[in-house]
Amino acid sequence: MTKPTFYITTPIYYPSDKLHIGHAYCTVAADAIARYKRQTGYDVYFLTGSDEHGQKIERMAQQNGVTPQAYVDRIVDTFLALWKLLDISNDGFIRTTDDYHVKAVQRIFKKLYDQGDIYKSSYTGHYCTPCESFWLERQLVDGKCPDCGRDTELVEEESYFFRMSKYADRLIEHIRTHPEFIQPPSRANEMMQNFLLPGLEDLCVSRTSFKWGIPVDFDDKHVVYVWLDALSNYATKLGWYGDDDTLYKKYWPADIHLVGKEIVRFHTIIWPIMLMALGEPIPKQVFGHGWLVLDGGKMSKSKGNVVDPVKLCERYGVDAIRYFLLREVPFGADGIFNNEALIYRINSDLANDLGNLLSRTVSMIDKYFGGIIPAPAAPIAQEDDALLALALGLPAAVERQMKDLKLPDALMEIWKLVGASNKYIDTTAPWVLAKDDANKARLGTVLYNLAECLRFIAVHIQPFLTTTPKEMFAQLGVTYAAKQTVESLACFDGTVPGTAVHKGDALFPRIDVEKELAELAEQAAAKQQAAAAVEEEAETPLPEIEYDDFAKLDLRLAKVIACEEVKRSKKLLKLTLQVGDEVRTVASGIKAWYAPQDLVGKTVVLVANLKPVTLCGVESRGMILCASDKDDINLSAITTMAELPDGLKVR
RNA sequence: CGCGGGGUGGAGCAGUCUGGUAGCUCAUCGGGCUCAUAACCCGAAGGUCAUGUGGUUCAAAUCCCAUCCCCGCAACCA
Repeated sequence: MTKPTFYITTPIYYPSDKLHIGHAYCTVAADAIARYKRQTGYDVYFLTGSDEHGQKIERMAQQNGVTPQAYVDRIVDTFLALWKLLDISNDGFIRTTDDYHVKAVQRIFKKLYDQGDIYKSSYTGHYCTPCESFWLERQLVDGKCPDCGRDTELVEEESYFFRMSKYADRLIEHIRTHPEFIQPPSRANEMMQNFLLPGLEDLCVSRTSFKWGIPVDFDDKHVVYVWLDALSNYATKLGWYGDDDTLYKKYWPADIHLVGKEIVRFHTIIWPIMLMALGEPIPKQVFGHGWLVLDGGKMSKSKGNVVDPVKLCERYGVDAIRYFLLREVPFGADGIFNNEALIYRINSDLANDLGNLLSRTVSMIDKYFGGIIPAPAAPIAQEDDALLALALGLPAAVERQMKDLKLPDALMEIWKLVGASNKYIDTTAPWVLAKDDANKARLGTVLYNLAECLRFIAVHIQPFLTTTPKEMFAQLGVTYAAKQTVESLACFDGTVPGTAVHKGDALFPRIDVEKELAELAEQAAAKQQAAAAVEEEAETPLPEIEYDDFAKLDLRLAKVIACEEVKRSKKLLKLTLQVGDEVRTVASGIKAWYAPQDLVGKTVVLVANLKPVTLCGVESRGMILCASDKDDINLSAITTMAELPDGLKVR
């Protein structure tokens, strides 16, 4: 009998920098699912990889004085090292620079072009010659290139477009009739309301502004733009549009694309439409997982709080980190990452509950039976029934949670047996039984049951933790592979009496919370200082200017005569200013620091000859000067020491 | 009125669809035990379930309405 197949993917990550704990989370989750499916009888293919093209890589390589390929090679090596460290069991790793992928994408592009779903058109944009970049009107800063600040020119760029609109109705219908397609369901709502129902625009799928991409082979001015290239990976790795599509025939369509919530849109709209256009089945499910949010806000280098998974693994061990990631973030929602939560989790679940259970059980077998697992007496006492029932029901309980990808809930089910076993020790009190030889048989039964429960637990945690179950089997003397499978859990008799146990080190040493937190705080402070120092260095002084340059600024005193919030904006205040005879309106992003009434009557400094722009529907003519610290924690508008009439020139 | 999610004991969450004794984990306090990693087991305290002492109902955390606040996305810091 052939096994059913199961194909799961993670996103392919962008090698512009090292991966952080969020990437690790997604990949570990996919790994646990893949391992679980293998364990329960599926023929699994688990894919991850790297998305290596694009302008950003091209630039970073240039800055580092290496070729883009050399640049990504180096970073992709760190990806591979991290997945190895985290014991990720992926079956394939795709790089979008891989030869077969490049060829396949070119064939796909050509096919879509030939059948009329990709067409050539042009759009007008603002071109910055030195940067070789196109910008949309709204991306410009003061009408200038947002990157270098120089003038741009209005030009037409020709480009290839993908006719998304043609397939929108089919996709809407699919989403409506397949509620499982986008998970969790709130994401499906979001996609419908925000993108599908308002109407899809055709997607620009080629660029001429940079070279680091897959060339369009029939028009080599163009390279294929990110999504067509990146999304295809899930199928090209299996040989789709390649030389040998055996794997594709076997595994496609994917059972799950596990993705971050920020890219659900691309995976549930662009990718299915591409597949529809090519007449292929679309993935069965796209699951948008949540994020690990730091309680100090978002990760940022200047805060010195970037969470590096490698450091965490070194400090706490790979299984502890895997456990935390899988246990802490609820199904589809965001989870909070902080050191306290991590340490508490490790201590309570892993050290106190699981590790200690193994330790006390093995110790008692050592102490009361010379390290040899005793035979259980028949019949089993009534007080054992609940424990046995819980153990025997565990496979089904875990399956119930796993089928909905509720990894934390699956772990909780397993931990119910951990808890019940600890309680069982208390109820049966082996140390009391040991005092009287008449109770020897009962004592043996109790310890046998505990050893068997631990075997059940070890088997079940194999998809989630990787070294811990091996260590548990070793200590319990479970050497036969056949006793480490879910099939061996059909009866409560897999542990072989007469087997020697091997007391080992604590599975998870308990962490001294106070000491640990103090140490971490110290490290963080040092890191932050270092980051600040680097930042300061990096802040290069601006070049000297002529007085004439300064004289170009028309700075004026202005009196705020009215002020209100701008609707639809989180940041903007709309200021009405009296500047001599003139009244003008300025929008300023200072809502977070000032209430409108705080400003009315104040005299501020206005840059009067700044080119006007429209912000959130408000025409802003000029800007007012404010001073703020680096992270904009403190901000103050600049005002005058003495009362002076508005309209005066500032110089 | 842009779209979506959320506000439940000190912390993090479940319960809301399908109204009917408010539950879980951690932390706190008290007790038990001594096999074990100062771990384990039992018990207790602690919540008018954001607000309107709003509506429906015999009955509302749950359904309806209004308001406030938080977080994503979109727009955006001139």
